[in-house]
Amino acid sequence: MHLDAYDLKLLRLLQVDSKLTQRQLSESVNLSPSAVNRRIAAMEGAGVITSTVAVVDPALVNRPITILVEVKLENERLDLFDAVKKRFVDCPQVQQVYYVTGDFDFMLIMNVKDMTEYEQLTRELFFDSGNIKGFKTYVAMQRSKATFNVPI
Amino acid sequence: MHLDAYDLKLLRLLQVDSKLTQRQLSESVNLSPSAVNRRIAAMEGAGVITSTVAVVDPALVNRPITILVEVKLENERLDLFDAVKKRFVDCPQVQQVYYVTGDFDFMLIMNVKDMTEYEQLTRELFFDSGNIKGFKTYVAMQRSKATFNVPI
DNA sequence: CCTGAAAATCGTGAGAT
DNA sequence: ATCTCACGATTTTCAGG
Repeated sequence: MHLDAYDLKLLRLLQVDSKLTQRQLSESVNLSPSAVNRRIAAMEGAGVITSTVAVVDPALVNRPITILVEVKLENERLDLFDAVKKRFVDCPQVQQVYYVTGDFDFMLIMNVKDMTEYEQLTRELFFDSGNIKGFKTYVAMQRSKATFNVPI
Repeated sequence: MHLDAYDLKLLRLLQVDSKLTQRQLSESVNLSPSAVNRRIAAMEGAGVITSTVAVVDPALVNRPITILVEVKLENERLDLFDAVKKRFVDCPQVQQVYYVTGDFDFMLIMNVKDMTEYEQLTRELFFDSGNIKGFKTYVAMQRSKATFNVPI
């Protein structure tokens, strides 16, 4: 899908605040509300906008702890790799899963209510899972920025 | 703010899809639309819902590369620390900033269009910045999960 | 592609329980 | 606290340029 300057401007606005009305957006970008409506629908249809979500403050729902985990695999055979990845992705406490190359294989970003919960999860995700050579835990002291905003 | 089971259910739904209408939400949780409206407004007011955003697919807007960076500081004196942190947070290509303790001090998650852009940013953020002892770059081969969903 | 208006849907507040 | 109802605003569709 081709995105022109109007589309990019809409994306820039919407990825910061998707509750702006189409009327407000139309004034910001100098289009009619119906043009804005059609463009947004097209971007949703094309998958440019993958979803629209409410962001919840984890501290205010009793899940104050963010943890970063570097995971090293034992064996990178594809079926084993996929099994581990699925286990990570399917875990509700795991917010983000990155596969990288280098000193470790996966980087996980997790959210838990306390360290006890984290310890239980390490058992499920790492110890009982097989194929994990090791993992390194970093507790986030601060989460100074947390967005998926694309610089466009 | 106290959150009851209705609120938590609303959050669970909204952090996956905030475009659900209040009518749809009211049917899912068995409340009237106006009760849903009031609860959502209260959660927004209390900061439980910090924002509502559109999530953009970075690959479809020509920014396909996600990079993880571990940053080690030279000096952790508070004013120097804050200066570095501000530099990270203010950079549009930096999506997430975590301060941790351990082998390194900051973990950054960045989004760029190519490695050239990343190299330029390393210069701005790390070399020219002073107070950076070193950094380690990991290019994400896969981003298998990318949410901020809180498990509630 | 756009605009502008009509139609349908939605969000919101008032009043009652 | 909740619900129902009604009003105003918004979204969405459609005709015409």
